[in-house]
Amino acid sequence: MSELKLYNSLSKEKEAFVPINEGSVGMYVCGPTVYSDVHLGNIRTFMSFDIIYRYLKFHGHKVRYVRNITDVGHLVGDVDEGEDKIAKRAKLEELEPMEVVQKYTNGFREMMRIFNISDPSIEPTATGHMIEQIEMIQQIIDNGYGYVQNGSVYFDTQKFNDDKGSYGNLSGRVLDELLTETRDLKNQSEKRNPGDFAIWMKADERHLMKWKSQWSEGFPGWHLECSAMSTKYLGKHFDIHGGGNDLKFPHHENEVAQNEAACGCAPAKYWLHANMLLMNGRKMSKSDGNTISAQDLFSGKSEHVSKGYSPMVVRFFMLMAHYRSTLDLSDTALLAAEKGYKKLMEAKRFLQQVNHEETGSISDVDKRANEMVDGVFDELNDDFNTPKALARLFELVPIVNSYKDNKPTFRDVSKQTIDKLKKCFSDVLETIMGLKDDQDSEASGTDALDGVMQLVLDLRQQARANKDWATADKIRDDLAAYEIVIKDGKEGTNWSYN
RNA sequence: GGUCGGGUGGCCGAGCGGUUAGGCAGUGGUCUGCAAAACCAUCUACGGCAGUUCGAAUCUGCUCCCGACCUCCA
Repeated sequence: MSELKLYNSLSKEKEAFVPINEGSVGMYVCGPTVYSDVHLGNIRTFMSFDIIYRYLKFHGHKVRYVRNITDVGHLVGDVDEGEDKIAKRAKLEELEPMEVVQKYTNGFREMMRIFNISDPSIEPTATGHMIEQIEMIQQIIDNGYGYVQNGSVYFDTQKFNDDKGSYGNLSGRVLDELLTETRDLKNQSEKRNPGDFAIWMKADERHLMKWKSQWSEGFPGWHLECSAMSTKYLGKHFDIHGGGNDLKFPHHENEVAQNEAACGCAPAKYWLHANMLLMNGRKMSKSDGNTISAQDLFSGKSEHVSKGYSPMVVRFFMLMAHYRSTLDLSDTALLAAEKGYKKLMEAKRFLQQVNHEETGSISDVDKRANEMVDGVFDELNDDFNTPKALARLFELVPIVNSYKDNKPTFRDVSKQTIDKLKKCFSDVLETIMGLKDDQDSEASGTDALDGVMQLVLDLRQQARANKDWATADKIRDDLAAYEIVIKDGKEGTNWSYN
């Protein structure tokens, strides 16, 4: 099997994945700011890193996965300069800031659960790490890369770049260009250079969330929490840092600078960036309202969709595109994903219950199936190429279905091949891609229903034997009203939920 | 304006120098009481213009569109 390669945003190349410490992997992913409901764009990013997390574990790595909750410190845009995003929301809803944080954190966790996105090993919050952040700021000052102005602390990008020459390496920015581009921001006059950024902000009286520090009563800068928390839980130098593409600059660039300035080394070996989810050809974003909520997607109550889609269909839809590509959400694309998802799940379901007797001989079909299964993992090893892996799986479906249809050629396959297919479908679909079978949950606890359905199907079979098509069709049509689909096959009739 | 990334068949989406991507939709067939499903076959492509090459969707140049970032953002 091929070795795992991943695309490193830092080198802009695919590199072989070699953990810093063999056997254990440290991974940090920038989590959500909990000031409103998560939307599908967030979900796609966390899903992408969930696949990566799952795949690393599948490879036998012990992974410590840290994904933070940002519950303070990000300033809002033009309108409410200097006001904390969470504090703003709190005033709006007349809630205590931490009440807002709790509400949307709960909502976020619930959504992660619905989409079957794994819990991280540690989910630290920014407010819970105020001491670490203040310590890191002091370290940056001590090392000569931070300066205090009127109770606020700024990062000296110019000095940092002169000494290390690395500011902008990750995002491809050039400091000199940034200087001329930077617009007028709050307290711009306090900075030595326009490219400098705040690592501690002095708060005014009406500011709701503030903490005491040696510089002033205030709050930490926008990029500091990730630097402090990744260092605390994963060390100064760890394997993977991930996040959305839109965080590359300034967030990740500044994070790198802060870590180097404080600890003297680059935080992450590999930087991974997930691309944006689009709708109407534009980035889905809660800031500008170009968004559809997950709830509306499930219920179908939105102008953007013709019907509701299950969370697993949405998950599958997202995995049909590579994590580094943009993905355009549309009703027709979701419809296609739904059909594809069902097709794959049906094949998986069949494999799980098939009882194959050993035939002994290894046929051409065996060889082909084996190559194709290996191919699935080759694709995943190639920077987690889920769309290609799924394509390989789809190519295996006709083999599975031919077996199901009792075609002699495919019945000749060996037991090893069937077992390998069985394992491949379950490993890839469930363990790695985290796709649950919608039918498992829908049909659970329905022993009685199974019995009733068997009876109904028996009666319908009798009708059919008597060529009483009217009765047979009535049963089929009436069951359709309950989303139950009847399929007449060679081996008898079976049923499933639509 | 600066930096970067895209434009692939009806739709979504891989590929990134020579090979069928794949899914959905369409078409023809097999099967079926009829359907559905399944199976087999099949039609639509690489924004435009030049160039490099035996050969380009894939490399180069120009050009036209679109997007992201530069400000909180996944």
